[in-house]
Amino acid sequence: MSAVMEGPLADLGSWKPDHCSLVKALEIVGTRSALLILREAYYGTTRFSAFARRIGVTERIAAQQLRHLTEAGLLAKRPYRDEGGRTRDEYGITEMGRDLLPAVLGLMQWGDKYFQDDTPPLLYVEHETGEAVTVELRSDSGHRVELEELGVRLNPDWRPPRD
Amino acid sequence: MSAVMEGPLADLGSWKPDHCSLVKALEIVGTRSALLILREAYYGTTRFSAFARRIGVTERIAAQQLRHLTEAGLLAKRPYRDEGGRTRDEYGITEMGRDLLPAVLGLMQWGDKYFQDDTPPLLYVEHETGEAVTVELRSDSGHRVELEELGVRLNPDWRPPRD
DNA sequence: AGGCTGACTATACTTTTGTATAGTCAGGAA
DNA sequence: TTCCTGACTATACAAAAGTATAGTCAGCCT
Repeated sequence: MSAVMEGPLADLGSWKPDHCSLVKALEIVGTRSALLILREAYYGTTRFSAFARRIGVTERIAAQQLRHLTEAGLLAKRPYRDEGGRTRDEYGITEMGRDLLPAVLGLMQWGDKYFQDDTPPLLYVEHETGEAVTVELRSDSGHRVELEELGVRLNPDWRPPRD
Repeated sequence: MSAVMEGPLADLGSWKPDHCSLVKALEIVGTRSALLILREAYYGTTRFSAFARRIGVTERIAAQQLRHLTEAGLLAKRPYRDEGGRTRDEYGITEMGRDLLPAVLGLMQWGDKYFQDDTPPLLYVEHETGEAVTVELRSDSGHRVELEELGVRLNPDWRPPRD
């Protein structure tokens, strides 16, 4: 069982997944530390040393990834200052970073199910109602979609990039 | 802006994300090649050489990751035989592998938006209707949930593992 | 002026992930 | 019995991601 490969995509031998968005995404967030930094940003962590301490990574890696994610646009630096201290920079999540939440939470929920016996340490809920939150595939009209119902087709509007 | 950290979780300085499901998930699928193999499995690729060729990775890496993902339970080997050939093994996706689809498609859609100018080479639709499919956070009653509405709380049923 | 604090950088090393190229191996077909 | 094919393995190496430890540096407070 797999997705429904439509039209010429059905013959897997006849094409190769070039210009794949997954590949491009992984170039930015394809490492452990990048995704853990995002998790922390979702939790509300903003400061350099908190990132390093909470994800358990050396300051070198934290600095590297924070720079990398900031340059890529997932995080944004902004000045802060707490009383009796100098002005410094902290890191806040941007819309681009926020848009990765489904992917990150999808990984978490998968881990919850298969490595925590469905009893993970943390629960993700709708804050207002307390209802459990899940990451799902939905069609535009709101219908849930399973792998076997998912169609993959060529985008007629796609044009090869000039680079 | 971030998720709503409930109760004692609000003070990020007072706890560390131990036993995190994301960390456990990344131990299995935290590499480029693992996620690309999953993509291919969703597309319907089943054979060793097709995996290697289509994701553009050496046979060594393909063999390594196929073994790894099979041992972890995301893929399952099964015999096949096409006419005039001997019996060999191919790899099919399991329920465990299928359950990662939201995470993988979430990464793809993020790539579509930010690196393809919203005009990616492939479209993901509900096959029956042709409607676009998106990966979303939903509460049990079907309400869409944004980052700011997401509550994170301690699971009262959680017990530390004995290992 | 000197110390403190948080955000980094420098140097050196290890591990993991990946490439490149060649070879093995099972077993049905000719 | 020898060939062919698809699924691997062997060896050697390169590059990326991460560890460990120590040091720098800006600027506010005393």
